[in-house]
Amino acid sequence: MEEGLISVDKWTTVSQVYFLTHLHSDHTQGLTPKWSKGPLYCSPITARLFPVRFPGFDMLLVRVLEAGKPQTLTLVSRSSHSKVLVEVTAIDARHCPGALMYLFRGQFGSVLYTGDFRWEIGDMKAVEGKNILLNALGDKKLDLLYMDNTYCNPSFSFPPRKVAAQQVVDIMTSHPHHDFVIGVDNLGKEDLLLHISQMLNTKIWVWPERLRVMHLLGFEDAFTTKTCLTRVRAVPRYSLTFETIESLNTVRPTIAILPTGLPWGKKFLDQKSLSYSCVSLCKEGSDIFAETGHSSEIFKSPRKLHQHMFAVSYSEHSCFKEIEEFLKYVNPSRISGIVSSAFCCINPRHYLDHLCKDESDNLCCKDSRGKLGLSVAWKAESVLECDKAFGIDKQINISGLLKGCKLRADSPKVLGVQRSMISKIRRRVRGVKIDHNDNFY
DNA sequence: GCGATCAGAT
DNA sequence: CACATCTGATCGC
Repeated sequence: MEEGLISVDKWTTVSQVYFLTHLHSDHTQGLTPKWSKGPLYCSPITARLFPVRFPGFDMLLVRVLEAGKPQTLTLVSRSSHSKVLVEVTAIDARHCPGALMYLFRGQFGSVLYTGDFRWEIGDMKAVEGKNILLNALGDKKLDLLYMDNTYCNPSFSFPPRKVAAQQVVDIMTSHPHHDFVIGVDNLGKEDLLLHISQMLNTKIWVWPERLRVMHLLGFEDAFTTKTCLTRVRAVPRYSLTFETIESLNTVRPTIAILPTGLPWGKKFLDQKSLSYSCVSLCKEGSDIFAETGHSSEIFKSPRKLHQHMFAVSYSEHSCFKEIEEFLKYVNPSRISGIVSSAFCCINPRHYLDHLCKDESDNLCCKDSRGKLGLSVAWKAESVLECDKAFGIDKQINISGLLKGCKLRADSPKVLGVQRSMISKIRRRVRGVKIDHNDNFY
């Protein structure tokens, strides 16, 4: 497809139409109340929440797309001035409220941009999404997949959100005299809070802005801004630190809960491996949770991060198995990760470079746009090497994942690259201007 | 001084 | 080693 027609979660470049997957801030960088570069497509829920995030935004620019209802857009080629027909189909991404994936089809072929997504195995809404996707594709293959690769590493395995939500409730019922604070973002994890509210038959405190969001989402009854009504409070995630929880405990016994797919607190990690020192911390907390009967694997159980703080693997991103399953379904010709982080596209040699320094330079180089990245597609051998590097004992066959696929590793990663450089690049790789001149390896 | 962007933090 | 977010510094007007 030619340049300048479609942008997804990318707001600073010139395009004819723009697509927003969801309202998390890392997908709206460059989008402001005064933004007016062109029509903006999003889900009905995103459109409803839009004025909260961008007060005064010209809502005439916003076009609502319903999941599963394909729409044909007529764009104009900037070079030949001829019409370019693009069919777009939105699919529920099962991430936060209103999150969509977009499938684009046209003469250029078919391109799917997942945005952030969690397709749990057995989740009927995800099955529905798969059917929409496969129906739209017909007998054509998917040419290019831009995929949420946040947890695209076999190290990550977490339970369905329902199970994780129950783990949180279990922590609460086993501490009947404690207050609780749960770290959440401006959007997302509502189902967790609703589950807690129902199981404990209590309202949940949220901050005023968040209450507005809850009301716009249709959750009228479960939330309150009156502290006296409840011992369960949802607080901004960034506000939860060891310091704040310790300080809360000088007033009354309080337990903090971090719902996250991520492994940390960073101070608990063994620097050299993802098979962490966290194991020992789990043991400390595991007695309490033995009765949950869930897997003892690290990510499947609550982890005690601190005397008064637990992390529970409630994730709005797909874990590795789910990504694997997803890839089997869509069977793309090419893949490009949309998240650059050490866990997903990590250079398999990150933890092995002391063993192969002489070769390491070959693996990290600039691509044609000057971005740092791996210029070689992962081969099955290097994936297996990655397993070893991560200390994974089980033979997980992920080489099949890459069969027929070339994975472009956007990851800047390691091997002497400065951290500041990594964060710069991470910011840059979010969002995409759909463009066939993009280079894939 | 203001908004936009960036760096650095949790 | 940072899910998404905030704060504070800096830049351009």
